[in-house]
Amino acid sequence: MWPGTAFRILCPHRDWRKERMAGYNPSSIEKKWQRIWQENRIFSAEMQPAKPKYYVLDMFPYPSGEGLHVGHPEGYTATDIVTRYKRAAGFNVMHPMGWDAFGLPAEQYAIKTDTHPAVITRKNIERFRAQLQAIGFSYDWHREVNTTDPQYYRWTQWIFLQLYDTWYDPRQQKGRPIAQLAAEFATGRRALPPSAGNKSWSQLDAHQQRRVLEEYRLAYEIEAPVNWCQALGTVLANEEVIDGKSEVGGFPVERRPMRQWMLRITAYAQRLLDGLEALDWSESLKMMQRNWIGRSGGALVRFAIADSASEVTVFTTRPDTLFGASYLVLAPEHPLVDLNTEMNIISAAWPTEIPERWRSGAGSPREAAAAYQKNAASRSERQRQEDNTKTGTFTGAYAVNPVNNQRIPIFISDYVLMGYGTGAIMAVPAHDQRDFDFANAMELPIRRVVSAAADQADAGKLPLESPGFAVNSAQLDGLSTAEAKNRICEHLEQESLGTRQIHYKIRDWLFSRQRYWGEPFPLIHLQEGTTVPLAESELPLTLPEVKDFKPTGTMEPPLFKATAWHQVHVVLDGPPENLQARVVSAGTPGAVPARRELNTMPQWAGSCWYYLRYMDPANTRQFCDPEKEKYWMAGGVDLYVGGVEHAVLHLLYSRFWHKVLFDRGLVSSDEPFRKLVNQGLILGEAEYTVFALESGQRVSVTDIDPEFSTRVGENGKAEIISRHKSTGALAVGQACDPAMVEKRGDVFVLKADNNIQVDARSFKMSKSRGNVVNPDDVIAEYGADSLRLFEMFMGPLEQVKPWSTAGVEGVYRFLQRVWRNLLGGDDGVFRVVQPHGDGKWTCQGRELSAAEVEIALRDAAAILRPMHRLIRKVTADIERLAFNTAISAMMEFNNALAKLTFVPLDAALNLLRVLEPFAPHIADELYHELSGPDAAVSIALLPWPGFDESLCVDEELDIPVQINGKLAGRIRIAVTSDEQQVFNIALADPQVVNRLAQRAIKKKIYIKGRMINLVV
RNA sequence: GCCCGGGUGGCGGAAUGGCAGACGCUCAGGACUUAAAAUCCUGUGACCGUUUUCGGUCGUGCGGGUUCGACUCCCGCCCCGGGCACCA
Repeated sequence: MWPGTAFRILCPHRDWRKERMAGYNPSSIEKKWQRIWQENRIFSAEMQPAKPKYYVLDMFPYPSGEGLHVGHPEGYTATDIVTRYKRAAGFNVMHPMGWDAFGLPAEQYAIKTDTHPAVITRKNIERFRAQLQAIGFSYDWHREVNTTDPQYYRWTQWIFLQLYDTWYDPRQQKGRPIAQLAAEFATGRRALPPSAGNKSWSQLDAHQQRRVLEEYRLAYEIEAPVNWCQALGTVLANEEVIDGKSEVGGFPVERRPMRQWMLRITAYAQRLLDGLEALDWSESLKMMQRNWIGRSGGALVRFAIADSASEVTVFTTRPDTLFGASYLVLAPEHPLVDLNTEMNIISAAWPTEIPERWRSGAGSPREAAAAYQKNAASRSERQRQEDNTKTGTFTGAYAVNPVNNQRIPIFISDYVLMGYGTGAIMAVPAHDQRDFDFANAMELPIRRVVSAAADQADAGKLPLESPGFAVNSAQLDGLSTAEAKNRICEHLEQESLGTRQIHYKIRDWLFSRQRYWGEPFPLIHLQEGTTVPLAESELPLTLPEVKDFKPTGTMEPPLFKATAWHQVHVVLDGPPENLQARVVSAGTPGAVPARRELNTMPQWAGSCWYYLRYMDPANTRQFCDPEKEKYWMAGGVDLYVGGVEHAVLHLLYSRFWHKVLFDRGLVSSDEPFRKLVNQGLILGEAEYTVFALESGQRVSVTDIDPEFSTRVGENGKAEIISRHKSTGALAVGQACDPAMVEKRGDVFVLKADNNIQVDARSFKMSKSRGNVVNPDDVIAEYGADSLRLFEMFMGPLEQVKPWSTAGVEGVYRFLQRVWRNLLGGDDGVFRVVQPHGDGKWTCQGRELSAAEVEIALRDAAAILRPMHRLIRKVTADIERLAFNTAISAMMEFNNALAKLTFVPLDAALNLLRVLEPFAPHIADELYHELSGPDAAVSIALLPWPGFDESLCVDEELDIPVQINGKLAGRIRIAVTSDEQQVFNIALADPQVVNRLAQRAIKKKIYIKGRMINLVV
């Protein structure tokens, strides 16, 4: 095929790459510098109150068994560049790293291989750390944290106890100690909840008081339907369930009731929403959080049930359409239609004169409801959502529309969800697509109450969901939607028929898991049925060393099997609202038997606060020294970089915890992460895929179904498969050599047959596709500096971009050229020269001849301005995280150096100085080669170079002259020229004169130093 | 359906109202070499004319607008990526 390939195969022992790179050999220098940095603690940062701080944070990884992939170093390199730059620029920079090591994958692997998850975790962490260190990141490893270390999770448990001890006061809009709530109840300043009956605080016994307080704690226990995953043997948070399947593993998930710990994140919904405003985050990320919190403004409206004492409350965002509400719909799980309770409203018999369709073929409403509910329960959430056709059944009952006293039928339908609002809606078919569809299916009347035009009663096609003007709505007629909403809400509130209501979509956070590998809850269950927190002195509550950590197969968590661990005796002390348990031996006076909580915390717990522990990782008395917190967290983390997959989970949870800690006076800032950037996904190398039928006949990609799937082919490699559009025949895609492909118009086709269009795209890296790039391999072949450089050179940090091995070669060649420019290449000619003030220049100690000095002076003058421009460009680009253009600038500068005969020492050192954050090993090596014995231990210790703005512009410049906006010529002007002089030069230019062709100039435009435009 | 982001050479990308395509890859030609690799130099958006110097036209998804001047700003549309989605 290619001669080179053949030759390489014939001579397997000759490493051509090593031979050709003569001087630059990354593998021989990178380990050395990593060791020197480490030994000299170049990158450790201690608090220095007088010095400005800068806190750079990476989302710490989950140390999986797979090791790093090239996606990890992308964000880490970006933060490392900022870290090294900011440190050089005079900031006290903290840049820590740690491990988010609890969680399902390690445990699943542990079960499969019968190895303890702690062993697996330790091994994975060792591997990850070694991989990260091989890339030369400037982490302060003395601050390393590990969420599975008892000395770490002791404080996770401690923070959980703070949440348990906190209630949210809506009046002050902040979290407060639970004792203050008890005090307010005791003094009567705050009314007791309905669950207290009509008793006063002092009339309740201690047990009852505790029950009341539990309704307010931010951590609470509840029997609730949860997402149970049989395959994983655990429940999952809503966020961990995607399309009815577990996010980890893709196993089916079903709803089951279970006793669970919850965190009351809903109390902070408004604070979490408002806090977004001031954050320097991307708009799309803020939007994702806003959507997740899902605030909507509307009203609760009460509908009386006809011929009954009951009523039903609905939530609506369109109270202005109340006159058009022609029926109500309840979710199948709504308590008012629960046939097992007395209070259900379903009639025993069908009313007369109802459409046949409403009966759904059943003998009675109860029969119909029972059948419908059974069917709804058997369908998964996913099935219910996929099927948009409207079904339902009539309850036989009627409600009364409070504004016009109209009797309206009440239906049950699964298009209303019990989990949102009140689980009941007023249906306005004229102005809601779903209600419209249902009304059509059930032959219900549709009454317009909004018109798109103020002067027309029936403008706009139904269903009209957009705002307009009220019609057929009595006193609201003519009002705009916004005004009508206000007016009707006033009316409802006056008449006690309803209230304005802000509703949030966000649910409370399901905080327990039935797994072994997580933080144990610091909680004790007493035999009488109440729960008591452990005293702080009992922490950390460590996981029992068990042999059998597998799921029990039932809904009991694995810790159930650690009998000796969970069967304990405790003594209690403290006031009722602050009762605490200490574990004692069975014979201790006052000891009562009790059981530990068997659930563990979810993986998100440890990552909710790790950024705080970094500031004081070894503190045994506090989760973090307040002085250190105040210093490092002033204004929040200065730069936080991580994947967008954490947009709503980790980032919302940790903001929530942070706000609670802030309310309790434990941290000084209200928001943890001031500036946040998501790095874009790195895809596999671009591929061309050509499809062929089983007969071998090639088919154009336009002729097959665009929904591809993959399978493992006979050769064990992943193949893309699809179906032929017209015949349905199997079409198999195979990678084809780029040389076989050419571009025709907007598409790629085979050179051999232009009728066959091929698929051109990059795929997400995956094992099955076999396109995963391992950073270790890249380092082995090109070195860590090239890996770092290419990760940044590919394109903007936040963008999705495909990997390219040829691109790595490109940056590798750049580093080789830098090496050769500064130390000489194959020719061995050393070109760096140094002036000595007395007109003498030396090159490696040798004094230059007069003729050479002349050349050196000319070279120094030629490179001076580009050097200042380089420093300015790299500085500005790092500040705006535009690393790809900073690297381009360095390449340009290096190309300019290559054209010189002699390289002035300061130009060389300044290049190395700005290169250091990007490619620190080669920078340090070359710096030491050029600097001699007086050199600093590391180039990283040198200050960031400054630049002179006046030396960033050339004395003369070429500017274009346009005529009517079209290029007509270019002229050379002095940078000092004024407008008149510039026009004189332009109008004297023969090319311009020629193009003007004696036309009269109507207008002359000069943009200083940029261009001229002559309008004729 | 709704909400964000994006669309520029063969490819990754640069330019945020002022010379479109910096820088890198790819490819082609040349130098060095017995030869190849590496390295260095030159060229590389499309089309047209001269076919050498050089000159011209078009060109940033499509259509319109604002402006002396638009990849950039405004209006409408198409396509791609991401998020949300029976959320009342």
